[in-house]
Amino acid sequence: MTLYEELIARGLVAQVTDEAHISDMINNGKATFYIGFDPTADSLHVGHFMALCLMKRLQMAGNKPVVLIGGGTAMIGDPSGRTDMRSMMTRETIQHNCDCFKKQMERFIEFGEGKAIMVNNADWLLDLNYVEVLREVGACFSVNNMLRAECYKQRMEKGLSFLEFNYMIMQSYDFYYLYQKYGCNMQFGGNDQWSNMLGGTELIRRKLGKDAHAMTITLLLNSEGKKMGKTASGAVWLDPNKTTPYDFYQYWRNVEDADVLKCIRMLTFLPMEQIEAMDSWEGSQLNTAKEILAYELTKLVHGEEEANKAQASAKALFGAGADADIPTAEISEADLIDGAIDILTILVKAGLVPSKSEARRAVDQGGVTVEGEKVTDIKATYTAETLKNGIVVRRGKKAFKKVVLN
RNA sequence: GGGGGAUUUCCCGAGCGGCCAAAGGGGGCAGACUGUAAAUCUGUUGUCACUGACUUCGGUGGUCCGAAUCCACCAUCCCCCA
Repeated sequence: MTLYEELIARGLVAQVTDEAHISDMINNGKATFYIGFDPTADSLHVGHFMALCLMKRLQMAGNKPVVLIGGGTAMIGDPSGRTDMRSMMTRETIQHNCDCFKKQMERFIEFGEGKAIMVNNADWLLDLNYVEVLREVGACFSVNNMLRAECYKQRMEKGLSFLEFNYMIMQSYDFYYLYQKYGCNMQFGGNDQWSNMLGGTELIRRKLGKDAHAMTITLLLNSEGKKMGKTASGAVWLDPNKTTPYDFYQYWRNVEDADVLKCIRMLTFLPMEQIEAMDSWEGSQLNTAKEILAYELTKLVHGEEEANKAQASAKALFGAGADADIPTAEISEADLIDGAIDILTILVKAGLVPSKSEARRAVDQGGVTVEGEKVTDIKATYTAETLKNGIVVRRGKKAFKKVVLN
């Protein structure tokens, strides 16, 4: 199976400019391709992870990745897929985010001589001269066409600032620049980037009379059509300080039945034969598939050791098993009153609930368990003696901590 | 430049000068049922010293015994005309 066939089989390919040409290029390691990342936060999230995986696959086949950090385009803000304007970020924030991105990416992609390179479009975009750009580049764009682009349509009703309208032009300029400087002949991106990417190939054709290519990756949507990798409290981050490996594991462990196989196909590096074998699984057997998905992804992102820990914790909580690797929360002597501490305070200190009121509710509703015993009294207290060895406090089915007196 | 409208608790969205911590829906959380799934049903959803108190309705002042509700100014957004 060729690389391109595999990408298709995994359901990763959404749109391409020239299928025959592209498959030939990437199968034979002839592509120098770039993917842009907008440094809008200080950590990558699951959406970026898809792109990183794709980069890795292509790099393994001998193609050369160019990671483009959008330090310059972030000054503008991409309107695609948004109904409101992004808040403007300061230069300092953007720079900080760029640095964080780089660190995380180094885990996945090999950088260095003859390997992947990383560039920041702030290096060339920020020094552009307005009038020159208008004459050089602006002349190549038709406003009529731009307004027809899908990415702007949603914004036509809500309002679109001129600033954001220019995002497409900047992104196109990136491609044009990279083509000339690094011989970058292909761009990859999320499917929501399609029109921005075509802007680039079009610009290269007009200015240089050369063909460049674009391919988009299917967005990872769940069965309800919402983007995956989002929870009520925000994105699922790759940074272990923002989303713990255990929470990361649990996110995938809890995906809906309808989405497991799709996720395994698109996000893991398991061989296709193995995935096809799972395709026929159904009912509670899918539970095993979820375990595989969660384990594989946690391993990719946080390493094997963390994956094992997360899996052990999950087993300890939901089935019988050693409780060695339960996430721990520490309580200090200062938190004790008369050598004891009440359950509400414990819940808050352990980070299992955000406030005492919520803690009270959780207990009232019978959702709190200490060492396997349901807590019924909101005034229940625990002595220093008990806490020394640690107690397992659980809120609801999935949130739990081992609380130890430090 | 002129005219009109909006800003409510996580989101959408009701809200009479006192009965508003604020309807309803969504989402979240908890319980039952389950497979750590989905669907369904129930409860809950500002904070705290929790049968009571305190802080919220874009911002700042004001009127009033009393304001999310009235007035003034400021900020932001939207619409129409130019």
